[in-house]
Order: sequence, then structure tokens, then C-alpha cells
Amino acid sequence: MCSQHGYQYPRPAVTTDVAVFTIRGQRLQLLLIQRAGEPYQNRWALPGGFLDINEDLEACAKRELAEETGISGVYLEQLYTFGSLNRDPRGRVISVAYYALVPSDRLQPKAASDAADVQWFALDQLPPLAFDHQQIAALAQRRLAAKLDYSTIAFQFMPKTFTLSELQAVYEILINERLDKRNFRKKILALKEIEAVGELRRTGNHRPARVYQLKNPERVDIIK
Amino acid sequence: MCSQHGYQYPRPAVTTDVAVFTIRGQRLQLLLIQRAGEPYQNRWALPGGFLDINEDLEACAKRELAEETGISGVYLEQLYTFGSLNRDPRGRVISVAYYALVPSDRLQPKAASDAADVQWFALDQLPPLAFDHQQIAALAQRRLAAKLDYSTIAFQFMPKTFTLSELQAVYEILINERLDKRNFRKKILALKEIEAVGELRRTGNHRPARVYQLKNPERVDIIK
DNA sequence: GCAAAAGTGTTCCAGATACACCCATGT
DNA sequence: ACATGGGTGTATCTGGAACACTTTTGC
Repeated sequence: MCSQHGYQYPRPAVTTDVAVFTIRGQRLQLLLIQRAGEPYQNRWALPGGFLDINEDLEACAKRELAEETGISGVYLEQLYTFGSLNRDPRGRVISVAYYALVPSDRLQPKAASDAADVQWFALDQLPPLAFDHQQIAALAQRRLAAKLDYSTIAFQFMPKTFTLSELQAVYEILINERLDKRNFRKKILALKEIEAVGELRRTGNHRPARVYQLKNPERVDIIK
Repeated sequence: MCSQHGYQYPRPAVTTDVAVFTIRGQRLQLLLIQRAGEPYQNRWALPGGFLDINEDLEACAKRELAEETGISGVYLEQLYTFGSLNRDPRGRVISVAYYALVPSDRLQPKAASDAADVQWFALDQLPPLAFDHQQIAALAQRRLAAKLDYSTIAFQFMPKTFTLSELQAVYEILINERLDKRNFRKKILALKEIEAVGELRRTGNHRPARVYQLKNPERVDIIK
């Protein structure tokens, strides 16, 4: 099989791993699976697995994510490719890492296939991770933070419809500081990325809020 | 050989390819090699090649670059990993793409090993490229353009010592517009990334220019 | 009527932009 | 002496930051 393509040298294995983020309980959280088999049995790890020979890289990331956690249809972007010689005890394994963002209303992952358990963890309370997944998670977090202020990536954490206060709360969690309400609304509306849906949302003993939605839900734009 | 690591499914081959940029003749240019063998014999392509099983990804990029073009010791950064099913007629090949920047005084590439020829091409006059290398080059160029205004990456095009006018000329070529001399100098010096070397450079019938150098030549900082 | 979040404009400041002249050299 | 690129400071503009009160609802 190895020499089927005319290049007969030993080949590394290729995997994809995905750092899945969401906002939950006022915290940025990361989705981990507990490994069912060796190596690193019972350790927590990023969802991911081996690339099928006839499978696109991104398709592999999506498939493993769906198989291991039940999550699909979320924003997914390639992060970096990790290939240190000893990152996997099974031998030479190259991992093409992705990161994904899940809206806060679709976060009921279910353990499946080769994962013993699936759980969200706050980023400042991660358990020890398998392989170099700590490094991957850290890079993903940095990339996310960087993209916050020159793209509309934060919108990918929002459900289909949301209020401006909900959006502001997401931003405040992500950058970890309070924002001025008027400046925030001015800036967001100036982006022309969201539109009022026409309804009001009443959630308690106070004035109801306008409901908004993304004009292009799939799209992440570069701003600035 | 395939099952030496316990994972016995067919594996893709892994390569690295490098988009090498320099500034030459008032133009941003890309380094290409002419392929000596099949597939795409005689076509122009990015330097690159197969990953050795005991070789780090970045080491592979550096090695192929040195072998095929004689270039070494330049700024190198991972760009993106390409893995479309049919990007290589030899079969399933994943390419981890890098990009590199070469100072304008070290740009005498020499064809070696499996390259028939090596040449610089202006980016708006590229020949047809092998594989998906056109796509890789285009992405590299976009990444370079993006990094220009939030990092000090442009300094990597400069030789060890340079004048502010030379630096400004590089910026003007990269962003393709004229800059104001006073504002440019103010901004660059405010970065505190370069220091006067103490000498003057006399190049013609006019006042000699102060010579500068990078404080941290290897380093690319994120600014803003 | 009171508590609680939604909604709304203006002033101020800092960083970017526009702009013109003298300096040192080679011929 | 003149042509050529090197070197310098100030006024203006603009986008971001700071800031407080009224509105609508549920209880």
C-alpha cells in the first residue's frame, strides 16, 4: 500500500484535532473528550483523529467532531499544523489543528464512538491534556483573541437571534473587561453586519430588548 | 513499513512547500524552481519536497529550500496546510506551506539537486505553476500584505544595515503607494525597533544618510 | 412606585495625516 | 553653483474613549 503512489519512503500519519470553544456560564470554555483507548487512556484531549486517505482535511475535522461530540455545522477554521517528532508515542504523527466556535445555545455535546466522555472546561481550569494538545489549545486561544478585534468572529458565538446586550456580554467575556454600552452599540451597528429582526425579547421586569440577527450568518469579515 | 507504528491504514504523503519573497528591481518577487522530473516536468513550482520521517516540518522546509535554491538563514513562517484530494497526480499528498522573506542583498539563488533552474519572478508576471502552487503563492501574498500593518515583518526584507529611505522604498513597493517621508520616519522610529549604527552612507552627489540596524534582527513583533 | 435592564448624543483626546524648507554632498 | 536625495516640526483632522439620563417593563 505504501508504494501505491510511486513514493515509497515511510510516511507519517496525519490527524486533525479541533479546539472547540463556546461561551458558557460567563466563561470561555473548551470542549474536551476523555480518551477511551491508548495512548493516554482516560486523559482529556481535543476531539480529532486520523485522516482517511480519500478525505479532505476540513472534512476530517468535521467528521471527527461529529463522531466524537455530536457537534456539526459550526464555524471551523484551520489553525496550525503540528509535527514535532515526538508529539505522539505511536510514532510520527502530523496533526493539522483547527478551531471551532459553537453558539451558546447549541452546546449539548454527547459522547460517542471512541470517546469515553465529553465535557466543557473553563480555559483557566483545564485538566492535563494528551499529546501536545495543551499547546494547540493555547495557540487557538491566542488566535481567537487576535481575531476578535479585526474580524467579526465573535458573532459566531451567537445564536440565530440575539440582543445587543447579549452580544456585549460575549465580547466582555472574551476580552475580559467591561465595555461602555453606548460606544459598543455604535461600533457594532456601524459594522452593518447585523439587522433588527423586528421583534422584542422580554426577559424579566424591565424594558424588552430589540432582537437582531446576522445578515450573513456563515461569514466572518475582516474589519479595520 | 506502513504498519510500523500500529496504525495500518494507508497514509498520505507529506510535503512542505515554501513561497520565498524578496524585493528586487522595485518589485516584490517570488522565487520559483523549474521542475527537473515528473510530474509537471519543466513547469515552475515553489521549492519544496517530501518530509523525511525523522524530520521536523520546519526543518524540512529549510532543507528543501537550501537544497533547491541555496538559500538559508531567512525568516520563515508556516502559512497553511493544503490537502485537497487531487492536488498532486502522484496520489494523496498533504503540503504544509511556508513563506519566507529574503533580504534584498542575499538573493543569488543557485539551482541545485532536483531543480533544473531557479529564478525570481515579479508577482504580476508569474508563469503557470505546478500543482496548486498558484493558490499557495496567492495566499502567501495576502498573508504578507496583512502582516505589514500590524507587525514588523517588512524589516525582514532589509539587509543588516540600511537607511530610512531604503526602508521607506521597501514599504512603498509592498503597499504600492507613496508615503510621506516625515510621517514615515516618525512612525518607524516610534517603534523603537531600529537604532542608528553611527555611520553614514554616501551614495551619490547628495547628503549622506544615517545607517540603521534592527535591534532584534531575528524577531518580528506585533505592533498595534 | 420601584427595581432592573434597554436605549440614546455629545465632548474630549490622542494618534494619524497633510504639508515645505534647509542640509550635506559630488560634479 | 547647482542638482540630488537626506533630514526635520507644526497644524489639522478623525476615530476612539469617556460620560448620564430617560424609557419600558414586571412585580
